[in-house]
Amino acid sequence: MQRDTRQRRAIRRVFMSVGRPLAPDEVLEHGQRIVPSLGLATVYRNVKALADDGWLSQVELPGGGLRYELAERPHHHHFLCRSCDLAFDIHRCPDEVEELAPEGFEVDGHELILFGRCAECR
Amino acid sequence: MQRDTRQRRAIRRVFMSVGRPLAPDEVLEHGQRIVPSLGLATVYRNVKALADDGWLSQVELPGGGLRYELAERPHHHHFLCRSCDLAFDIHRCPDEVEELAPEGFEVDGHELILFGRCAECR
DNA sequence: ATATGTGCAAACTCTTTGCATGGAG
DNA sequence: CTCCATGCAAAGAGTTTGCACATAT
Repeated sequence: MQRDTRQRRAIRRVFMSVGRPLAPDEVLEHGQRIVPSLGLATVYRNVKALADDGWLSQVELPGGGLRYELAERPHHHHFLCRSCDLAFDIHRCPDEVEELAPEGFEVDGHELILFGRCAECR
Repeated sequence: MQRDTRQRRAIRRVFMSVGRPLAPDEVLEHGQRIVPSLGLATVYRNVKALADDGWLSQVELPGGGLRYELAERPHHHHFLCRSCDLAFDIHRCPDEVEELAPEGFEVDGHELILFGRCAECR
């Protein structure tokens, strides 16, 4: 990741303006409003590169592939709408979850996902 | 789901003997030890049918497709090993997690996943 | 001027489906 | 004897990769 291209700027702008985790096809859709020629392979390459750089972080939600979100944000979790499949942030976290693991298991992270219907889809 | 075939019995036996969520390829691998001719398409069709029947439940963990586990079991969560990608059960659950959702969101379920290394992989 | 980044298309992986055959009832 | 279930192979969906061209530096 060395050059500052139109495509990469567009992808960054998309993440900065949308406050939730995005799947590659969502990034493509929003990004093409800025750079219409943007291709899906470029999106995949850039989200991966931005994640390697620590600018994005991977969000491992159920239901297919990885999503990505800005990395700097404070610890939080996600709500996944069963109807529109969009992911939303939840800003509180139950404490001490990582202590639930069995003996001998080494925990280095956790994800809490609530499922249901978002305010739009109800 | 009407007939009791060798293949279906083998798949049931696999789930009854392995106490953790299984992905289709794991079911195939274990099932072929019982019925060597077992095919992957048959596994996919049967886990879906068994889930529709309520005998299996879907486990929506990150990292690819659905996994399945016996449905009857009490509420629990999962530990996903970053090294071997196996899923293990966690038998405790933090209370009141579903109250963390934003206003206006309707929650109908939750999943808590701990990430790390299992006892084998440490 | 140079070499990284892009866009396209092909390759891959995972899952589903169509179809002829096998086997449970 | 029927029809549902199986196995194979082909078709889809999502993601990655190879290559020639474009472009940031």
